[in-house]
Amino acid sequence: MTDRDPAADAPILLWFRRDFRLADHPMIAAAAATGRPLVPVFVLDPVAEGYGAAPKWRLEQAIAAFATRLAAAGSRLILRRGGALEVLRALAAETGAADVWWSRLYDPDSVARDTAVKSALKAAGLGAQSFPGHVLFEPWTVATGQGGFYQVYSPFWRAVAGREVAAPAAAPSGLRPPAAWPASDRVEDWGLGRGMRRGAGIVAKHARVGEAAAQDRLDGFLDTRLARYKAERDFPGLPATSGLSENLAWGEIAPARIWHAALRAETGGGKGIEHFRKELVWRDFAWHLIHHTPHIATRNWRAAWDGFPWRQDGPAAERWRRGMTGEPFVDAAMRELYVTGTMQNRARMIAASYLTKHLLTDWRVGLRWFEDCLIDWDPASNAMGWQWVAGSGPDAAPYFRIFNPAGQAEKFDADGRYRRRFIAEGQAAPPETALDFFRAAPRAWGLDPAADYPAPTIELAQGRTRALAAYEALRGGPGSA
DNA sequence: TTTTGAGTTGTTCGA
DNA sequence: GTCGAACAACTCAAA
Repeated sequence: MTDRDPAADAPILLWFRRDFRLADHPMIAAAAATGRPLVPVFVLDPVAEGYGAAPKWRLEQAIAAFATRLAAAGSRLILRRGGALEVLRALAAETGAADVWWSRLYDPDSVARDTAVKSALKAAGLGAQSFPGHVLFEPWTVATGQGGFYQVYSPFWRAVAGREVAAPAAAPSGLRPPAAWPASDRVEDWGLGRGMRRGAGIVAKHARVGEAAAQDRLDGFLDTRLARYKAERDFPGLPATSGLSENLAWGEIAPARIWHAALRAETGGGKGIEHFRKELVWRDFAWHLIHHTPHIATRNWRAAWDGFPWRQDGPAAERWRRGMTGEPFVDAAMRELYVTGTMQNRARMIAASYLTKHLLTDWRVGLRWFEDCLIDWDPASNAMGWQWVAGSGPDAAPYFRIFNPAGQAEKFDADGRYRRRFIAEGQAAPPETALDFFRAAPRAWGLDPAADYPAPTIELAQGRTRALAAYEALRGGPGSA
């Protein structure tokens, strides 16, 4: 397997990062096939330490569930904290491991780390090997006719829609343990949930953690909702989506498994039945983009936008974060985010459009908040989504596409079900989800469910006009504003 | 190299 | 109420 002759019976370190599953895992399948002892390890390194509050909390759940899963397979998950390279080298020395294997990630932080780790391990005489599995299609295997990368989704989809995806591999029945287990930290001692001042117990009610839960979600979705997915996915009040983003983000289910299961379920389905798979491929597209243009995570993807007069963080953005803009659809979305750690897809667009267009706020302000709140946080999708809404990104919405939250509410939440679910004010008997927001909100926010619902931050037509004027000025070129 | 068709998710206005 | 046009070109990807 390695490019040098490995010690035939030396352990392999399996370095897990965002791939907490045993099934459909190319690295694990290859490792199990060697017959060698395997030492699964997670390193709480600076990249993971830099996650937002909700992702860190969710990471703790993923680690705990995966450790249990490994234990059932006769193995363990060794936990260590520190620089990835230092930890891996130390563990190799302790266990006599000759190789370190991992699944590839493609975001700039991970790539920088993994590149350095790989070359240093090799220089130290260890084998270092990375595997696919995080995405359906390795980013460099999807190319335009000219050999470039895709910057528009539809041609990307057409390029991959008919491809063969390697069939999922079953989880190995067991993982061979090493002669002696190295010491491990306890995940509770890491305090990964400490940043969740909103009350982890509230978000926990909505999380579905681990491989088995992910599979249940997939089964339930295919049984009852796939057929209606295209029609109903736009209505945030309906349970129309799969909810799998949370599990995909942490690798608790393989995209290849979803792809194959959906493909099977599409047989005999009507027009638009492939729409779910199309959405799954959006996730691949985001990783494709972040691989080819890493600056998507931090800078305007189109440099022409560098002159746009974004407003920076301030009181208006703070109201947005707190779900107190006075715009019910936006506030419902922001409260859903805070209480559940996720947000329905259309709600994400509306909340993001409101921040970047009506409030003219830098998309990075929103990106950071989502990064702090989403238990399905994914660096690639988050960056692509924000830049798409702002207009600065690939295949972006045209500047004049400004969502009207009131109009959207009429269209997609006509009965007000979604707004009532998350906005307590004005309801005689608000649902738990709406009250949970007030239980979760920091005392410092000074919120009271009995208080009047806030007045709008900005009149919608005025916000729209102001945004159009700003975009018009940008189009006129730098200096013309 | 040039041409051609197309491009996730919207809103408003006037007929 | 419903419908089509305008909004603005521009870039991308393939032929």
